[in-house]
Amino acid sequence: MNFSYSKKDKLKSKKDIEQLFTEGKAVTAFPLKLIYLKTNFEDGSTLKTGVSVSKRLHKTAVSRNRIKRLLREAYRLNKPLYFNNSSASYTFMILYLSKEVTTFDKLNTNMKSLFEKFIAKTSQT
RNA sequence: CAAGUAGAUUGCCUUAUCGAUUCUAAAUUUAUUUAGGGUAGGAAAGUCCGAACACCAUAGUGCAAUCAUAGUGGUUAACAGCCAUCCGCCGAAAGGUGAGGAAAAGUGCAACAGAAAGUAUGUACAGGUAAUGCUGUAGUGAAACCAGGUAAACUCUAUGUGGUGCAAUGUCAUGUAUACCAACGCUUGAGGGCUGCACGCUCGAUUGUUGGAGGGUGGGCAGCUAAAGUUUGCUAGUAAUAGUAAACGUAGAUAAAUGAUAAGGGUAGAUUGAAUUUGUAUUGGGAGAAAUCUUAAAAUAAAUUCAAGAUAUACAGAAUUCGGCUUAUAGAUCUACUUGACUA
Repeated sequence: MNFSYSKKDKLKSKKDIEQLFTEGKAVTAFPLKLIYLKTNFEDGSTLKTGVSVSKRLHKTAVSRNRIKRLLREAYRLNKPLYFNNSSASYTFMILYLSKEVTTFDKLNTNMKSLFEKFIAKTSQT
């Protein structure tokens, strides 16, 4: 696995998203929240990930876009460090909960702590 | 040079690394790789007007209702836009601004003052009558009765107006239900449609209305970006705009691409330092009877130049497409004009 984040790795199907929100479990590491669900994909990809920022917290489209881009970037760069060896396949949805507009450095460290928490939790059960 | 008025342009750049999306070409392993190219705005925003386009409805007549527009002329595919101009108001001017049709068709409203702002008639004086605010004058007020104001009140006049919006719509795949239960109705017309009403027309048992219970879809492709197109020149016109020639070929995502990081630079810049010029008052020297003039020193204020420089670098993200309007916007640049001052 490499640093790429192409169309195949994105969570796009409405069905999958609805299923994720109704059946999925959550891990929070403020200001990020990860909702995950174990799924098998027909096209052979292991992870499908979406990113979301609430319209209530960030009113202008510019700031929402900015945060989503940072989230995608942080996910893209950290993904191979944590999930390269895992064989299980998941759908992810990463939510941004804070009202502040962050920088990339902060978000990067947040993302790392989020994934550590997630791995700790899944390896326990 | 100062103060102002109107309008136009621009809306940070470069390099490196890692990515996203789309187009073209090649290769094969047919969904991947390689190479090359494109990839957000002046408002993409608000969704306020006007259209294109699509579907639905539509034999028709009359009346009503709703909404919009409102000096005059022009312009445009169209408009509530734009241009020109008349009139009113504001400004010293350049300019700005106007919801600028109708008040003798009717209804309503009118601060203060006043008895009363119209189913009213008080006070004083005068006149008059069988009798009475019956008549006149005074007083209040912008206005006191066959009068006026107000239509950013109803209203009237003229003109126009079918509805829904790309989540339209078509198509492929999956699925399929005119299923099931209850009540009412069935050619002697239940019930529906034609914008609200009336007339009139029309569909109508091959399955109506109401309620219950239950199932499915929400995925792909097309629509989708070449267009009332952009830039420049010339011609016509006061102008909006029109005609013509040349060049250009300009995002297409769908839980939402157009980015992230690092380094360097640009622009603005509170402030600090240095230099120069000018002004101010002080002190010392010189000239002079004095007023004053001149020169030097350090101080202070302003302007210009150079250097350093914290910090700032806006508003804002396409979603079918155009024409407008409205609102947001750090900083920079340019043009025309008005008034005032100074110099030649």
